[in-house]
Amino acid sequence: MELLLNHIKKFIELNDDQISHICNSFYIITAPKRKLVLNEGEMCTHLYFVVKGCLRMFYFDEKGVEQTVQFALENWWMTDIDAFNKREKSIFSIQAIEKTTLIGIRKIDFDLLLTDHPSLEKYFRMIYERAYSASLYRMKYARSSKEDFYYLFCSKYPDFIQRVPQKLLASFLGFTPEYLSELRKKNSKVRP
Amino acid sequence: MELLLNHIKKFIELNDDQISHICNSFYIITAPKRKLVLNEGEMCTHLYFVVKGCLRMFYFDEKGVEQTVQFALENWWMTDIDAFNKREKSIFSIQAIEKTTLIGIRKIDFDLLLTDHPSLEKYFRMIYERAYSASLYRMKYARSSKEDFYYLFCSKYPDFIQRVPQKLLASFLGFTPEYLSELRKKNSKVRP
DNA sequence: TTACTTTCTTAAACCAGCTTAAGTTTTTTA
DNA sequence: TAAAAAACTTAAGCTGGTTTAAGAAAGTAA
Repeated sequence: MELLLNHIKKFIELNDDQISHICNSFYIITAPKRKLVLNEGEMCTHLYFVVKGCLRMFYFDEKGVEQTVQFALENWWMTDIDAFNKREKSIFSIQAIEKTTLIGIRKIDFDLLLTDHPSLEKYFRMIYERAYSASLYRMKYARSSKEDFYYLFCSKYPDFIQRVPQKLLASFLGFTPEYLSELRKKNSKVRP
Repeated sequence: MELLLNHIKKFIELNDDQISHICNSFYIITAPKRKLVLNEGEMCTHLYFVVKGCLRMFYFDEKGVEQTVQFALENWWMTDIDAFNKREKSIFSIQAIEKTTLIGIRKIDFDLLLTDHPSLEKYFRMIYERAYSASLYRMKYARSSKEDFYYLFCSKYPDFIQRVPQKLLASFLGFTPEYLSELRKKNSKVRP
C-alpha cells in the first residue's frame, strides 16, 4: 500500500483523511505466474495497480492467436477502462506473467473515492494523459519496419526484453515468434 | 465558445464563475484548409478544441512520407500532449484538413484554469480516459489484416470516409493510397 | 477557360514478414 | 529425475501489401 501512496504523492499531496480512505478502498491481491486477472468477455469490475511483477493485456484475434496489447510493470495501472467505466463486458484479458502483487479497487469504491476526494481527479487525469501519450508514441514507432521497431525497443527497454518471454515480446511488437528469432540471430552476428 | 461549454456540461456541472473563467482563458482561432496549426519540432504551446471542421495529427517517417496518427472532428481535443505538458518540442504536426474553427488555450492559462477550478480535472480525466481507450481500441483493430481494418472502419464511420481525402484515410489506416484504391475497386465489384 | 497542382487509379514486379513443419532447448510437473 | 509441455530455432516456400511508373480525373487559381 506504501508504494501506491508514494506513487500518488509524486503527483499530488495527500492528507491523512485521504490516505486512510485510500487504504480502506484498495486491497492487496497476489497473482501467481500465468493467473488470469481478467477474462475477455467477463465484467471488468476492478482497476489494478502493479506493486511488484508484471501484467499483460491481450485478446484472441480472428485466427485464435493471442495478441498482446500492452504490459504493466511496477507503478502502472491496468484495466479494460472502457469495460470498467461503462460496466460492460471486457474485450481484453489481463494476465500476470510473473508472480505479481497487485492493489485492486472495485468500480463502486473507485467512484466513491473520487467523489469524496476530488483532488485525486488530478492524479488520475495525469495518469491517463501519460497512458494516452505512451500509446500514441508506440503507434508512431510501430509504423516503421518491424525490424526497426524491434531494435528501437531493445535499445529503449533493455531490461524489459530480458524479463519477458520472447513469444510475448513478439506478440506485443506485432510479429511472429519465428520472425523475432530470425532478427535475434541476425543481430547476434553483428554484435556477438 | 457555447459549444465548448455545452461539451463540458455533458460531463460535469459548471457555475457562473467557472464559465466566465473558461471564456476568458480560451480564444477562437480559424484555420483555413491545409493550415498547419502545429509544426513538428516547434514548441507546443496550445491545447485545441475543435468547434467546426477537422484536424489531423501526423509526422514524417524515415522515408519522408506523411503518416497520419489521428483525426479530431467536432468536440474533440487535440495537441501533442507530451510536448504540451513537458514544454518540449513536438514530435507531431497538426493540420486543418477543412476550414476549421478551433478554441485554443495556452499551457500557462490551462494550468491556471485547472488550479483555480479543480472540478475541471474530472472533465479532463474523462476526456483522456476516452482518448486512451479509443487508441487501444484502434490498436486492436489495426492488427487484423489491412483489408479487414478498412471494411470495419468503413462500416463504423461511413460519414467520415466521405469527408476525408482517400490519401489521408490510407495514411491513417496504415497503408498506401495505391492499396486503398485497389480495395475500393474490389469492393465496388461486390456491391455496385 | 486554361493551366497548374493535387488526388486517384491501374498494373506489373518485388519483398518483408508469415506459414508451415520439424528439430532443439528449457521449464514445469509428477 | 524423468516425462511432458511449453518455448525457441531454422529454413524453405509463399503472400499481402509495397514500389514504381504512368496516365486519368478532379480541384484550385488566374
